[in-house]
Amino acid sequence: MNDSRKTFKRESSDQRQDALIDATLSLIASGGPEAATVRNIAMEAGVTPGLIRHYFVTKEDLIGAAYERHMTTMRYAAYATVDGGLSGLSGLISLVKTSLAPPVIDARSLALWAGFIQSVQRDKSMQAIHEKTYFQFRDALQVLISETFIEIGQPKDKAALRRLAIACNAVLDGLWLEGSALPNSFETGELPAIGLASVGAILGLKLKE
Amino acid sequence: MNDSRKTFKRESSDQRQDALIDATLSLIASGGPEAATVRNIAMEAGVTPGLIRHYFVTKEDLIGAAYERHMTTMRYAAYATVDGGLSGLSGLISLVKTSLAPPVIDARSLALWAGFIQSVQRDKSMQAIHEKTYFQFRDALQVLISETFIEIGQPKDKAALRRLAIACNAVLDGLWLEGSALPNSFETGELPAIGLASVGAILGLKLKE
DNA sequence: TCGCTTATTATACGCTTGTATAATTTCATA
DNA sequence: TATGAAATTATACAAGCGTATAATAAGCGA
Repeated sequence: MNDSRKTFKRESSDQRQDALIDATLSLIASGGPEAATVRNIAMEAGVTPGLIRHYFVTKEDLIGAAYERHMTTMRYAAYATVDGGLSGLSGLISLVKTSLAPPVIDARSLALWAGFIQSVQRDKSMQAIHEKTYFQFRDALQVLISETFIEIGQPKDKAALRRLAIACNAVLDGLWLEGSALPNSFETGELPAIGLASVGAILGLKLKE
Repeated sequence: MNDSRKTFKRESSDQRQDALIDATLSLIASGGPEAATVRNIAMEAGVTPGLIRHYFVTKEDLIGAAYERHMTTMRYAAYATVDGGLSGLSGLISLVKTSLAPPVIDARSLALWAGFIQSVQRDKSMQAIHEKTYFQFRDALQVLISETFIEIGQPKDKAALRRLAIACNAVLDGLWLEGSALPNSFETGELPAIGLASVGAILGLKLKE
């Protein structure tokens, strides 16, 4: 009698959770948190709403899982270039250029990032993730800076390196923000150029492309 | 028969709008955009939900007004010491120091800002507000930078000033972000010191406290 | 091939949402 | 003190929300 019941394929728990998280991230990115309703998420993931509750006790749990994954994977994108084997000055240059161009600079990920930042205030586990990812990136940056000064025979002490890493990280964060929020207000290549010049000035070095 | 109808006092249009905006900001700061429902806002402001529609055509309009006011408040706070009559180098130093200390550095301000940013790319009017307030701040910064170079007899052309303003704005944004999100990770006075050193390095000047 | 587990769908429920509109109360003005 | 404009409250409504639970189908192991 009921011919129209949806056919489906059973998937592994991991695959389905990933698909639901993907759908959630996509919706928040393009429509903000309000767009991430259980029905929209389910439709985007190609399943029915009830399935969400089978994998996540509450919708908030799904949102939290989505933020967590976005934050941990987004940082990787930025220093993927460094993992490629570059170190010191060449690694630093590569990191700056990568951080300030697509796909890291991305209007869609701005809403995700802002949503995460706000959830940090209320959710202790999110705060832990925030600290972890922030320091991971800043420490990696500090290593590159340290290596750079060793390369040119002018090693710096830890306190100085800390200050420089905080400053350079701020430049990258700030430029990323400006570029992602107002992508049409900057010419192609302008942000990487400004980033290289600024980081170079802060470190007292010439950073050329 | 209906004894329980709420008594009220007629207020000026400005006062009521301010109260509604205050309530909106308070709710977004503590509970995110989702917490800013018309009923919550009305309760927080001590009125009934219908009144919101009397002052704002749509809820989005109220959110937009709240966004604009928050950004204006932050800009005034950052420029509080500059507006006293400072210009050029002394204004620049003052701006950096004020921007990177309380009350501009503030977890609540960050939460509010993040709450609004989430809807910037979805909502055109929010995007317009973002653009407007961003350029207000950056342009004022560019004026200070321009004055500084004129003071020392080395005026810069517009393209150079633009790049320097973008870079210095990024430093301030980034440090403000880091300080507001992780207040316990920086010693008192550390961020202003780093800010002065970094802005000074970018401009090729010595900025001392 | 048959059962059994469970992943998945389907349906229902109560609550909240934003908005529209009608009914009241306030207060300045005459 | 009476009048009228409009600020404010009250009520209603349809749509959408998250969640709970029952029914179904898929696919693995025997």
